[in-house]
Amino acid sequence: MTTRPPIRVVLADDERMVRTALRAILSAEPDLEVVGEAATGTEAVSVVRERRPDVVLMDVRMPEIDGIRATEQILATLDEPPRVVVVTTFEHDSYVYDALRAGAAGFLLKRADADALVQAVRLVSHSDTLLFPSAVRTLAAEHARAYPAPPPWVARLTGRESDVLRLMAQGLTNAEIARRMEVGPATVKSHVAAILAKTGTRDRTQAVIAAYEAGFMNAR
Amino acid sequence: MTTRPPIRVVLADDERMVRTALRAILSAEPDLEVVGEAATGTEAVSVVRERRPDVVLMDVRMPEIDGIRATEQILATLDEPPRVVVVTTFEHDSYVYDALRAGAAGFLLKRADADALVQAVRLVSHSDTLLFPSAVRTLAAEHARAYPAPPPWVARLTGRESDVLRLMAQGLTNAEIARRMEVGPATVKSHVAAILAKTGTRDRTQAVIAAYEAGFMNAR
DNA sequence: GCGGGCCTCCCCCATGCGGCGGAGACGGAT
DNA sequence: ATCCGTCTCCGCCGCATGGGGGAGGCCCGC
Repeated sequence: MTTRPPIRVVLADDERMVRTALRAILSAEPDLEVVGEAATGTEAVSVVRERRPDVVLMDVRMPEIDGIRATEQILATLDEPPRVVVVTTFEHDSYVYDALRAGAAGFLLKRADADALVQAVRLVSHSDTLLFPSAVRTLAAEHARAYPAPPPWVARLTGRESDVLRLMAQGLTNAEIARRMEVGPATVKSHVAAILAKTGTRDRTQAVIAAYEAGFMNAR
Repeated sequence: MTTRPPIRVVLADDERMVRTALRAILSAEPDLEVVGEAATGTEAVSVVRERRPDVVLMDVRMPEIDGIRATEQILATLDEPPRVVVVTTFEHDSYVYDALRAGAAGFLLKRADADALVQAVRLVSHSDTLLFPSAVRTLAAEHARAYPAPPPWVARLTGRESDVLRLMAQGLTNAEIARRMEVGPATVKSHVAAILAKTGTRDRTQAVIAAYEAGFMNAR
């Protein structure tokens, strides 16, 4: 580990005490340097533009424009934007997702301890690696809900049946499916009957629901 | 930063070269200690059981059982399990999600540089903070897809219509919905007609699809 | 007070749909 | 050679569904 120029950090939080605390924690590290502070979203944007930090610790709730929009603006307007780590109090906030969408490199809870904070800054500063608080577990849980392990019946569907189910789940009638697949309507009915049997459903609506719940429409 | 006992790390990768490289990188850090290596999934489980590391760097592709299953077993069988960081080559692998589901504390790309690796280990070792590679962007993108901005028609549904749509999307027939809502079947038909009109769909199947695509079934 | 949105319920009608039972053709496995 | 799974198609039947009307009661806002 050779010595390097320190990692330049900007703090954006509307509470002075928080900024002071963060500055105290980060300044204790020789390889970190706090080069600016901002108390509002607009101020954050201008400070970052001036000081060109490597990392921004961005609070979500701030006057004027919030941390999410500030992040968007910073990433959109600067050609070599800093890594933005969004900091907030509540892990179940929808802010997590908004922050991700805005292009934040990381997400941190305020209750993270000092070590986690400084190492988070170091981590984002020089890699494309993102870091996340336990809120990611929520994200992962939701993902697991959206992409569950495929139920056994998925594997039992024949090729044609899968095709039919896919078209059913696009809202097509049997006649439309028949035209699309260039087979007779009776054939489609046979496949539909097989699908209902294998999925354990009684009508096409339930079959489509099963397809969605199984993540069948996400696969491929 | 006071001195602490070193972070104990176990490496699990079927390629000796990778293990050697990882060991070289980690051993250069005074606060990290590689206490074991494993070349297969089963070996990883037993080595972890013996050495009780703080952190496991776990490759996905390994003989016998893969890193995901090994992670599951480790987390399920040990009472104070280590943090498991799953390491792989491809960020678009479905392994990301499998790893999350298995309870991995982190996910790292093999192309991460040495510093990222080291700091990742430090980060997971002492906080509930998860760390992630850019693959999380995919996760976030999928989340955005799974939870899109609600289409305009959602707001136009009346309370009763929302109830009916929700039950429709659970696969109930009109008669069942009527019983469930304690109204007459004709009433349900009216609501269904209104729903079809507002959603711009022609039958209940399409309406249910619209509900799913709109994230209607995820809300609340 | 009066209109409009909402919820409730009614009739008639056409049809898409699912259940039932069948059948022929093909291909791979045994 | 035989059997099984798959894909293709047929007829018939009953019913849930959706379209097109309409109607009365309720409450809220103008």
